[in-house]
Amino acid sequence: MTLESYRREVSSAKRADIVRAAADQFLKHGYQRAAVADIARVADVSTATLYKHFGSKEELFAATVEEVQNAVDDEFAQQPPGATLAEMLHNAARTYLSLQFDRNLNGLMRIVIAESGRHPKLGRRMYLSFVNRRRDGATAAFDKMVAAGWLKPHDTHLSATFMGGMMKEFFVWPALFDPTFTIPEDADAKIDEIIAVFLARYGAGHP
Amino acid sequence: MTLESYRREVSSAKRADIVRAAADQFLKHGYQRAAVADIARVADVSTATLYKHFGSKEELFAATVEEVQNAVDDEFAQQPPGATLAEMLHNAARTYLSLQFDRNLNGLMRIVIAESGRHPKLGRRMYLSFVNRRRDGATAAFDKMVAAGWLKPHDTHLSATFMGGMMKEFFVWPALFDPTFTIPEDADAKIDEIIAVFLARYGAGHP
Amino acid sequence: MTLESYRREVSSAKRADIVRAAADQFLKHGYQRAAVADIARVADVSTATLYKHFGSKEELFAATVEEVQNAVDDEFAQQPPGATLAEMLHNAARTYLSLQFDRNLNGLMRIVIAESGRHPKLGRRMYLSFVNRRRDGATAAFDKMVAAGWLKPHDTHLSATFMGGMMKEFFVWPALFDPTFTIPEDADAKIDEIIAVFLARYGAGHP
Amino acid sequence: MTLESYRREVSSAKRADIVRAAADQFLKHGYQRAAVADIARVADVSTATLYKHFGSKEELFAATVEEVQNAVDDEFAQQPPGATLAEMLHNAARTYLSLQFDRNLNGLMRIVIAESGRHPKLGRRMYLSFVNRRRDGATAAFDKMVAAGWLKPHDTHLSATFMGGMMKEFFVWPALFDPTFTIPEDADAKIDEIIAVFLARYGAGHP
DNA sequence: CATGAATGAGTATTCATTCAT
DNA sequence: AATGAATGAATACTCATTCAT
Repeated sequence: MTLESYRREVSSAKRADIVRAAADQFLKHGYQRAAVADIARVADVSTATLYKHFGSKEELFAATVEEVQNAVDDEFAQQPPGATLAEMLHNAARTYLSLQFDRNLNGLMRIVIAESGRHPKLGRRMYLSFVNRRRDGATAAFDKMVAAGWLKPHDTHLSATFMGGMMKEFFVWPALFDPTFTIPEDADAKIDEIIAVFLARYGAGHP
Repeated sequence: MTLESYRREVSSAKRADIVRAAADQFLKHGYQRAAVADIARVADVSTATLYKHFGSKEELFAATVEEVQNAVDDEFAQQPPGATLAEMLHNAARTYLSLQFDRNLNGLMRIVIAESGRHPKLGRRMYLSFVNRRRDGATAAFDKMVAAGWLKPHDTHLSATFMGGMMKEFFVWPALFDPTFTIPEDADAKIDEIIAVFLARYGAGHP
Repeated sequence: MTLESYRREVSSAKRADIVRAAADQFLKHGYQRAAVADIARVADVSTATLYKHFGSKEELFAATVEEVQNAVDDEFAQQPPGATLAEMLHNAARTYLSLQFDRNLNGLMRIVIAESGRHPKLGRRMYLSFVNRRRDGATAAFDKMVAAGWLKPHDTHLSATFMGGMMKEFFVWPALFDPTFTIPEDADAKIDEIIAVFLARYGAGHP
Repeated sequence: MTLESYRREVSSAKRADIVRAAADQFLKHGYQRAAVADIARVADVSTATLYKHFGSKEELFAATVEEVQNAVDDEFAQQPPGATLAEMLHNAARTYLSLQFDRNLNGLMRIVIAESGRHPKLGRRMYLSFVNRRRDGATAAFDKMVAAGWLKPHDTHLSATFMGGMMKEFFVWPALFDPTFTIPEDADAKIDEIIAVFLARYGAGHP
């Protein structure tokens, strides 16, 4: 038992090392040019061991993406609350930005988009996770705000779509085409602009 | 003279064949996995001839993208007019969709996004062409509508950004992650939804 | 331990095979026309394995040259002694010939000369090894002969240069331009001629 | 007649252009890497025209070498005379140097040596022309000096071989292995050294 | 269970030579 | 006679995956 559990522990530690190394290399070089041998070297593991854990490069890639997805989902769920309505919205937007840039979700998206021809399932899953699930989260949040009387009653799914489109237009599209793109200096101003537009239409008039 | 012009004609015909074949293969397999030899074979040309026309795979790719860009720019400029304001907006949105799907701009974007790490200039150029230039076009159109009294005076650049974000959220993002994604059945309904939202905020009240 | 040492042994055996095959092919076809794939085939090894051992064709070439250099240096150091002065000189000259022809140093020089435009470091290193180092060896030997009273006191570096020039003029130059050139029948006579000239000028008069 | 002769003239002018361009490219890039297309371009001629004049790259190369040989032979025959014996010898040595370096004979030799495996005839011819013929010239000159009483009667063929070996040892061997090698600053001193050695053995004692 | 050496199939690019005009 | 576009064969190098130890 003890031996077995020790082995399992070591094994899962190696697995985590591999996934970390894979994320590192995939983000640095893209799927195609990231060499399995390099990933193994960075993870300090032999290629054979890597293949024991993941049957193929594709599988390793899928696992890597999933890992990031889970981490991102967790982080997104733990948003700091805000005192006022505008503050809450601002905080949510900031969390979004931090995920996209600090956790390099923009980079990951670029790779998944690149490979979505060859990995259709992966692409669809990522879309669900990174676009739909978040929109659903926003919809639910907006519903609460409506119930609380902070927002006018309205089609919250539509307004969530709005918000998502606006945020992406400002902060994600440029990053997809330019990997050196970082959070712009006037990000807060832009976020406030977006929120102003949103509140002008859907706000209940309270501050 | 005749000889020279004959040669130029044949040569430019071959060039066009090559670009067509390149677009085909790049869209099918992505930049990395599209083999130069295959492109040459599809174009019914030897690889050496291909390399006479385009010094490298990168150059060929850039030429392919540029070709599509020019075609798209031309087509976008020739939009059908509309009788009413809503019709005009609807037509513009439809033109946008036709470009993205019928000319496979979504696919091209996917490839450029995939390669923008390795081809930063290409990525930036495409962003300017496909995102900024179109937004500027929309901004100018909205300005005219304001001048005509069809829209309220407002920040047209912002509203154009809005429209772009909304359209992409519905019609481009899903396509980036799923190459089989086609124009949805309810596209017109979605477009109308977007326009309704837009007019509710910026319309001058006329039909 | 055993596994590791086993691997090392196998690996170094393959390395040696590759170098042998490379020497063979380079000598047969020259650097440019020797195909890496052919070298691998002759060594009974895949090209990938070859590239594991040597990062590039250039590196393989440098290693091949170095290998021969080391072997030649060793062999040159173990010259048979001679009873008389003339015999000693004759033996030295014969060792020189044996290296140039039996170990195909003439052929190797031809290739390095051919590539010295593209591999300047290799060319310079080989010149130092195959021309300067040997001349220094001869200079030292002559100094001893002077000290022993067998040769007149004189500028031994100059006389060594002499000897080197004479030997090359007879035995190396023809080989550079004609790969089929072998040790001529009258080599001993020519060597004796050279020694006679040398002794007539620098000999102390003893037999 | 006139038309025909005109054509012949133009044709031979083009031939000369091609040979010039070929010499240029071969010296710059070596035989293998000199591209026929580049030679044609430099000569301002189509490749087809080039192939009309020379059936193959090899043929062109042979013609190029021959051309240089002829030019060198001519130049070597027109040596400036000298007042004293030492001066005559010095002048001859200087002519030798000028050919080797200024006309880039060292570079040409390097290429011929490189290709002598594939072009045995060319190699042998060049050896005859550049080594034997010159040695015969020197032998004849030395014979005259003996007849004039300036040199002791001796085996002039042998002494000519001596001189050739010495000169090459100092000025040609380094250049073969290092293309950037130029005439050294102390060339005159080295030449005088060689001549001193020569005269010490073969001089008749007159200044 | 872990290793890392070995592999074979693949890829972009070059170049001497030919041929329709 | 002259052109230059077209070719096919060749070449160095890479990488996901396996297997003997």
